[in-house]
Amino acid sequence: MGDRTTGIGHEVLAAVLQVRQGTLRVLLWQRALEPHSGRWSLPGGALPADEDVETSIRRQLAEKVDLGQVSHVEQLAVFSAVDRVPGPRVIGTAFLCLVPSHLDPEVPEDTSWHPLADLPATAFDHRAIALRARDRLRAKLSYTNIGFALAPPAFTISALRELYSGALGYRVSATNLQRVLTRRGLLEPTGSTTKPGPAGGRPAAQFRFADSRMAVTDAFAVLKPPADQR
Amino acid sequence: MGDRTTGIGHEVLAAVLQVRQGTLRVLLWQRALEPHSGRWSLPGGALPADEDVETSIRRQLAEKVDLGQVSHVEQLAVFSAVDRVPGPRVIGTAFLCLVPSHLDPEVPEDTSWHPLADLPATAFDHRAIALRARDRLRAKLSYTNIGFALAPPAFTISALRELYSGALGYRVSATNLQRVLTRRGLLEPTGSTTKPGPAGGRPAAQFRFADSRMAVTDAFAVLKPPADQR
DNA sequence: CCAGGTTTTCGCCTTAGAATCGAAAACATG
DNA sequence: CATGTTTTCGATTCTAAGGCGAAAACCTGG
Repeated sequence: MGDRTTGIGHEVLAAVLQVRQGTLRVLLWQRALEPHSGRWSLPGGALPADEDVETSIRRQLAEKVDLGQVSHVEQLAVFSAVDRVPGPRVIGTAFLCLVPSHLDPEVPEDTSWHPLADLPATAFDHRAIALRARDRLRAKLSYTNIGFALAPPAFTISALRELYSGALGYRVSATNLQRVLTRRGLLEPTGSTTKPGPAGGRPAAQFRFADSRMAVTDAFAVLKPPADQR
Repeated sequence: MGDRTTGIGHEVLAAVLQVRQGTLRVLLWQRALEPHSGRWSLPGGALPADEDVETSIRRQLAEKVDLGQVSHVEQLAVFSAVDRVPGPRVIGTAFLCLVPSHLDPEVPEDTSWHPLADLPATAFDHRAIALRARDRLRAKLSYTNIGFALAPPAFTISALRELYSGALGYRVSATNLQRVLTRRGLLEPTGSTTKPGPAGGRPAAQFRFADSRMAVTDAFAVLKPPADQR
């Protein structure tokens, strides 16, 4: 503690996820330089001396990849295998970042969105990081309102259903989704409705998330405190 | 990435939790040197160049604090505020570690177990780390079998109930606890029973956890895939 | 204006899992 | 053997989610 620590580098990495065209995707850029030239990697970079990891990843995302509209950022895990990158040792702190589905942020030439179900050849341990981010998102979708970070400010139940289906990787019922979220008090109607598409159909009511802060809906899903202590 | 990263120190810290005398406690040692002399802090130390963070925290725990019997170790979070420790900057990776309740490991003179509900003056950001560890444990008790790491190899339902009550901070029903864990297939009877105490009573059956690997019992508690896709 | 098609919405019923309660079982002691 | 104590088990209630189908609200084409 008081001892001098060793000279290990530190970087921050972002797994930026978004549901695009019905599938969950991650933003990757293609490396131009060795090592691992041509492979795909997560955005991020070295941690400056005057920033904590969260400040740093937010700044680097906003600057480099032109994402002012990241709706959620949370720490994922530390990746610290000694040989995770060639050359001098670098420890990486990875983040899960989310972008609402209605945005199409401008990204540099050498970046693109890749489906998490079918990742290309990735550099270093970035594949494992991206998959870990996906798993975290999927788990949290069920017991938090993290869905707000994937959705536009207002949306129909059908649209929300597609988002959840895309992120989770399986069909979810619109009926049940609405009932579950409503019961939790997370969903509230905006009052307005959308016009039906060219094929007709009943106009859909618009909803929004009641509170756009991340909230754990049921911290203790199973062993709840007794009724009189709640 | 290829760039030289800055010379930031890195340490690993352990929040070692155990249920003792019915309450959840954390192992702290009292600092003898400045800064923060006299205050209580978490065990840990600098990360060597040739170890990943998990290997390092395991070794340091086993060596320094004489805990060969830590039953569970998992990454908690990175604490990276620039001024989290005085002097040269140090980033800390914190771990949640658990010790089964039947063990009383030998610990150095200047360490002792403190209830998380009533922590003494702590050094640096160690109080926040310890509380975060507590919260993580509590959340996981409800949707994983992490309880195995708090319990002896064999135990009665009453003993397990006390463990859960101590860790969660509220009374849980022995009946319900048994049924929930049994339904999940986590609990199996050993066959043997304990002798009643001096006050008499029916002898209690002994149980063990069916599988002592950490398992998430219901990853998606709420929005499950449809029955035919499970 | 009406028939047929499409999408959304709502209500009802079923299922799953957990909380609560109380009685019975199995021991001790005096 | 009566009484007290602790554990165990079953029955019932409660809460929340899943599944299904009908009704509502719009479209288009004849």
